[in-house]
This record gives sequence, structure tokens and C-alpha cells, in this order.
Amino acid sequence: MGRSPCCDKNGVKKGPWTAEEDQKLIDYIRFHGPGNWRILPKNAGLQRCGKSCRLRWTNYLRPDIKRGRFSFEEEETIIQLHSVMGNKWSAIAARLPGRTDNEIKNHWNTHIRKRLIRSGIDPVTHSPRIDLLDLSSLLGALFNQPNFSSAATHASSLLNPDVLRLASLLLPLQNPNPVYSSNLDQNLQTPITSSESSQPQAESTTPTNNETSSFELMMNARLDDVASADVLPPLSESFDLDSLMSTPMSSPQQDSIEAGANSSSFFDFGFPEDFILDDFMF
DNA sequence: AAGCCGATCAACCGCAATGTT
DNA sequence: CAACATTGCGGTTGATCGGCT
Repeated sequence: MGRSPCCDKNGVKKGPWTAEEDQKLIDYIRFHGPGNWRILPKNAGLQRCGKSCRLRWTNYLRPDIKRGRFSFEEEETIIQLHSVMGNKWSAIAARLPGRTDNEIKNHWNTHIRKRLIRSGIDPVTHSPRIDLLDLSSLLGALFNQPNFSSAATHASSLLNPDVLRLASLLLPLQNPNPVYSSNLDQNLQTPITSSESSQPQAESTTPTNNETSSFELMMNARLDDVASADVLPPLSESFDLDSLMSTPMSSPQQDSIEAGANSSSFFDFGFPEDFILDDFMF
């Protein structure tokens, strides 16, 4: 059993195509059409497998391919389509005349993806991403304000209640301690085993999937600790710590489709008119 | 000038889906 | 309906190039 190889490995050339090979393929398809890709190279006098010929034709030699840089409009279209379709490059390419799936995929991975990350957008979910480290810095600054009560009032109208409650878990509201927030960054990266207490560990190692980060343990512990606090509204039922704890490299595309693109409400917030953002910046 | 390194993209690989016998 | 063949697709690799030291 087993799959038959797409081509006989012996005597079949691989690697970059020469101009001569390209011309042979173009000439053959012009006169005969691609037909059966498996027998095409033999008929066209090419020492290539059919698969290689098909790829060369569809990704490079086809006359309707548009070469050159992607326009801004094309990039925006790709981003929009990707937010709905995910990595369905062929489906995206079908909506971009003259562009191949391979070209779009490459452009996404080398340009658009990086641009989105730089802009604070998760390229997988297309949702704004506030990195936990940034969050700790922001909240640390917030809760170390001299006029903390005023800041907290502003914050309660500024942030999603779930974020604010999260802050209450991360930072001791009763007794603000600058050292605590300065250690937080380190804590976020320090895994400890469940047998250990919620005491932050000094050394920083890379967490693994099987380890529980101190941050997570701390979160769980403090959820209980502050359960009776009435400073902040309770976490909504839809709040999902796991979604905050990680941004998956790949996510079920169906989820994003059903949830709708850019539908994350976790970080939804608006600025009150009298709010001065600079007051909260370092 | 030479070596290193990151970015880019053509091409390959393996698997899934679809078509054919 | 099963077995096999073909095509399509997405992830990955590796050659090449340009910038930097």
C-alpha cells in the first residue's frame, strides 16, 4: 500500500527553474493546455515532476499573475479576509485577482503579520493584544498614583470591569507597595509547581505547558482572597482567564468566524471626557 | 573585502480532498 | 464501494540578496 510518489525521484530535476525550462512549460501549455500534470513533463520534454510543473505554472508562469508590490488596498483586503477565513490562502487568493495563494501567504508571513504585531494586533485573532507585561506596567503606574482613589475612579470608567478586577488581584489595593509591582514582571515569567506557595520565586525560567506559572497560581489564590472585596464588580461569567494567559499561535478558525472578527470585548474601553491619559504615564 | 545575519520568496513536502476506475 | 490517481492546499525549507559590522 502507501501513496505512490508524485514522481520518480530518479532523473527528476529539483530546485530553481531555468529560463529554458520555463519556456518549454509555457510553450507546451499554450498549445496543449496543462491536461494531466503527471504526464505533462514527459510530453513537454522537462526533467521535472508534474507537481513541480503545476506549481511553477500556477505560482509564477501563469499569464494573469500580477507581479510586484502589494498595494495598500490589497493588504487591507488580505487582513479583512484573513480575519474571517484564517489561513485559507487559496480562498483569499480567489478574491484577489492576479495574486496567488503562495504569494499572499509569503506576504502575510513576512510583512503583514509583523506589521500587525507591531501595531498591537494579534495576527491570529485580529484582536488588540495587551501583553501581560504591558498590563502590569500600566496597572503598576495606575495604582502607585499619589491620588490613587481618583485614579481608581477614572480607571473604573476607563477599563473593562474584568480588567480592573484582574488588577485588584495583581496589585494589593489595601496596601500599595511599589516593590510588588516592580517584581510583577518577573513573577509573570516564573513557573512554580503547585506544591509551592504563591510566594514569588526569584529565578526566572521559561514556563512549559505542563507547569503552572506563578502568575496563574497567584491569580487563583487571590481570586479567593479578594472574593469578598466589594471595591470592584464581580468577574463576568464570560471572563476566561485562559484566554488572557495565552495567545495561541493557531486557533480554531471556526471560532473566530462564529465570534466575529475583532469581537473581543475584553479590552473594550472608552475615555471619559475629563480623563487625562498623561496622568497615568511614566 | 569578508563574514554574518535577517528578510524575502520560490520551491518542496506531506497530507487531505476529490475524481476516476 | 474500495482502491488508486490526481489535484489542491498549507506549512516549511533553503537559496539568494542586501545591509551591517
